[in-house]
Amino acid sequence: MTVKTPKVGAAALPLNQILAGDCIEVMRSLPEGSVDLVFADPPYNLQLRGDLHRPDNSRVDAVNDAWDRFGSFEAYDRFTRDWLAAARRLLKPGGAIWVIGSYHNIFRVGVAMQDAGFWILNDVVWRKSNPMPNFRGKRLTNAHETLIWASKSEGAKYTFNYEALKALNEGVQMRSDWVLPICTGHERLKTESGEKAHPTQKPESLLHRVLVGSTNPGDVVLDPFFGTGTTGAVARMLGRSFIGIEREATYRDAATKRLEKVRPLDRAALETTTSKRAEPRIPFGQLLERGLLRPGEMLVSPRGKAAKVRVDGSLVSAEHRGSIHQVGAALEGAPSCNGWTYWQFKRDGKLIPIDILRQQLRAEQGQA
Amino acid sequence: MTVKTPKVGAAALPLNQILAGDCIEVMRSLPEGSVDLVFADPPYNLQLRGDLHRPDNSRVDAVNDAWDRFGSFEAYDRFTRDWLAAARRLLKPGGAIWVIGSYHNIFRVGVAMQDAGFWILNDVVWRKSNPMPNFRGKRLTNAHETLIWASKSEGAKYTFNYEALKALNEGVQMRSDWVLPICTGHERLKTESGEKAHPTQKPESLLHRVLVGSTNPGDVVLDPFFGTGTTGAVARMLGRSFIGIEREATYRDAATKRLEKVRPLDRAALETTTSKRAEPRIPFGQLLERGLLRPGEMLVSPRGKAAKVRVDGSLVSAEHRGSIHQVGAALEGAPSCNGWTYWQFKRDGKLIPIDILRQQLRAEQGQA
DNA sequence: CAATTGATTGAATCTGAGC
DNA sequence: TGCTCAGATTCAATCAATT
Repeated sequence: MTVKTPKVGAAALPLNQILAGDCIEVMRSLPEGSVDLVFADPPYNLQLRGDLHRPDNSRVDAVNDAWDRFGSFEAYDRFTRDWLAAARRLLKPGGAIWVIGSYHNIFRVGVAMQDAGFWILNDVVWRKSNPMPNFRGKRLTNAHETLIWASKSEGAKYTFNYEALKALNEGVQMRSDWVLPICTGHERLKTESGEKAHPTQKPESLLHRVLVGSTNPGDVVLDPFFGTGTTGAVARMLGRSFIGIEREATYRDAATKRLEKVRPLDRAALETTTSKRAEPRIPFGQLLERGLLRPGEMLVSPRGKAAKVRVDGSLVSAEHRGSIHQVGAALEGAPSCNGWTYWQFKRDGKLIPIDILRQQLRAEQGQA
Repeated sequence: MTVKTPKVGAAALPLNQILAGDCIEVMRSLPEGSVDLVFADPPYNLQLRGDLHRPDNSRVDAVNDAWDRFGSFEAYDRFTRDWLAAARRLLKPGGAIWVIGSYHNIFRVGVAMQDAGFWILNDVVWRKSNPMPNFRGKRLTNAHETLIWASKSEGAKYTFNYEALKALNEGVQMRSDWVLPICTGHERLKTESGEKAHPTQKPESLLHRVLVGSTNPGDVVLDPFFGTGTTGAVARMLGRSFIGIEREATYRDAATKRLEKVRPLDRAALETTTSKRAEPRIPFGQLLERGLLRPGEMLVSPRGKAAKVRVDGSLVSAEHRGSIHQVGAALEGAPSCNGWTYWQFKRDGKLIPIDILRQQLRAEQGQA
């Protein structure tokens, strides 16, 4: 794990490094379309409490002055638009971004993302199981933070490991609200004097879920507000590469030490439950070519309707002809139909789903 | 309960009425500084494309009403700024506003609120206990909506019934995430032909919590997007006055009928409708995210069979793969198996049931 | 009548490979 | 780029129907 000051215009990707400097400048120096995921935990120092400063650092006297408040929001918006644009440039066409924030900044971030062309996929609520209480009893306990997950643009591809997240959630699809504790205990980095090394260190459990769900092993994850390196630590553990950018030397030092201790998981542990979509496609006709079904044989629908298999793998029923999917959909009057799970064939007097035969072929071809 | 077309410039407050017309125009006709609370459920600007079907091929009855269609983000922003400005004018200096939305619009609403001078007090997450799933498995289940609670301006007073909400929450401070079911069953208003009277009727439990927490008996609550009148019904039940504004005659008619039937509920009934909380279910995968188990680690069955843990919380044994329950059942040749009590892990040479780890997490999350 | 099974439904930005 | 078409995909609740 090394800290580098990147050369402007460098073409090679500085993988698994912490880059020193302002994230906007550094991102502008990196090659376009080179990153699979951006995870960002931007600052939200709006400075609206107490002294208020304009972008030029002059002090604002009237805290209630609407124009000055707008001025301050405007500065934050400009900063947000700039780093988002630089990050978006770095994303591959099929890349995605996660940004985390609280009600102080997340609305401004969300608008900037939409205006920049990002396409929101979900907003996710990190529901803290152990938040700090509201000591004065003046408001609700601020018990959550919000993450926005977006693809690079409308209609763009993105990585979503649906089955892996479903497995993480004991077999039911993962929801947009995640219950996770805040970062405490031995996971929380401390300085030598025992103070917290970073004021808002995120829990590794949060990054685990983000990276398992929206990246694959070997992917490149960029964190422009690297802090003490939670993103890097989890990325490294999960066999992903990372690029961290951090302005503060003390955070970089803490992150560097932390990353040296991370042990990457072995490949077997990294494998996740895959979806059927990822499995090789088997044309229905192959069942005939391989002799698993005979041309002329009858298939039966769940409602007992029959169709005859022809040599080219098409079906003919009394009223319809076409693929196993088309005839199934026509018989059901449905917009679509998965013929594989719809049709059955007869063996020894029993009805067996044709999908069994597809699984046989897949198993054989998997060995080869 | 009457429906009136308000006179422009009318000085008297039309309490407990549903006003017909465009909410911006109507609000401009009402007297300045006259309302204690605004609750607004504006159009979400969903931007749905084609039809969506469930896996069983039934069609999802989506929101496709004209009132939810805007030409662009700019058009939506303009609409938002206009109704927010009109609403803010109506608020007393110590008044407050709640706005509910989803990721499609809530960021734009939040920015417009901040820019208009509202001071955000909390964002609140309505975690739906029974949301509609993501049928295509392409994203996370959209399981929550977001509410923004704001005072009229920075430093302004606002009503917050801390103790009442604490009592509603079984004696602990109310948090910013509320678990409540969506509006179904007999609470859901139907047309004579049995269709839903309004596509997005909000549950009374949600309004109950809002009004108990941020208004006092006798307060005036304005809802500029009244719909079928959930805000009015709960306000009436709780001894608050309301002003509803609604453009669509069919919604006004349904709301009028509904409001005629409202009787104040006894307190016990209210408590039960609002204190529904989900049992904390701990997915096995959370043990990995939390670092209590390490991906790649081996679990051991009572008979000494081993299985390896993967990053997504699934298990792999010599012959089986799946959840802790599935692999346990397969190894035992049993129809089902409680993996929590079946599997053990090794620490310091000793075998420990994984259920110990679940109890640890339950204890942490039970604090909430 | 109790218990079980089956149908219905909800603010949803919901496909993708191959030609 | 657009078109065609294979084929993958759901959770909790409420009701109705059946055993």
